[in-house]
Amino acid sequence: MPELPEVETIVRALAPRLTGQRIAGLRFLARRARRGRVPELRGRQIRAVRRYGKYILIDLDRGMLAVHLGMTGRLLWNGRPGPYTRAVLRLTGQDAVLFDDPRQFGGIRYGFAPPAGLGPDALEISESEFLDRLLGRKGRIKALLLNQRFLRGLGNIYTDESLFRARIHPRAPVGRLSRERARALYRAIRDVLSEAIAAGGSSVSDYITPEGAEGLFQFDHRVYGRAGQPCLACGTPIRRIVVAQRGTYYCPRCQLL
DNA sequence: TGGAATGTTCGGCT
DNA sequence: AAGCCGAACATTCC
Repeated sequence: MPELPEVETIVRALAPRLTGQRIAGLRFLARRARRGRVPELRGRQIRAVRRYGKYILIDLDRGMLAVHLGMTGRLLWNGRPGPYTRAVLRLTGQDAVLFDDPRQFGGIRYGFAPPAGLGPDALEISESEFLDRLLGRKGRIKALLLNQRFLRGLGNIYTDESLFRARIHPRAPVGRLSRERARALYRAIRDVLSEAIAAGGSSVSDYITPEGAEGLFQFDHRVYGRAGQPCLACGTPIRRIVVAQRGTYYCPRCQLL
């Protein structure tokens, strides 16, 4: 569910509330939610909350928590615990952050560095680095953009939206992209992600902000979830296919192979 | 009822 | 070796 814009929105909401606070306890209500060992955290101070790709990092005075929301995870500020509450981070005082996650694809781990092995952040990478990394890669462009070791932050929605804006077919072989197309893709990724953050993310099924608000970017989707509806650029019905084992939306006329 | 859903990871194959 | 595929994880909603 949450991709870079959703995670960024969550981080922006939580950072001012959590920074400087002390932890009263972190309790797991589902075994699966705890990934790896987590020491006793009572008394630790939260130094910062930041985004790392799709991860939410909570920097402590010693160590850090890395929260991944998987498909259906939510972080809720002072919410009421429910059947899908998998963890509760209590602060001294009465504030708490709930980790709700019906499907339990998400989880929380403790460590001293951000998760290893991920590529540059989709919003921080420079154009030249993006082009360099693309060079020599094989396979289909959509699979590459979804690969977090190549670039961190993009998921299914924003990959489709970026490819549409760059007029690139999701099945296009990376090696056959012209430099011009590759630059258009870089631009499209930046634009889509920035616009989505400004809109507070996309609420298509589960995503809400820590305060329970929905994002608005789903109303600006040009292809994602629009199968059969006319392309906003040319009127051709948007098509749904499967690429990299994910439902993929594109315009068969604007995005030629 | 089967299929699909915003994600990651692992094992096996080419 | 890189990339691809299917499966697994767990649950809800058509």
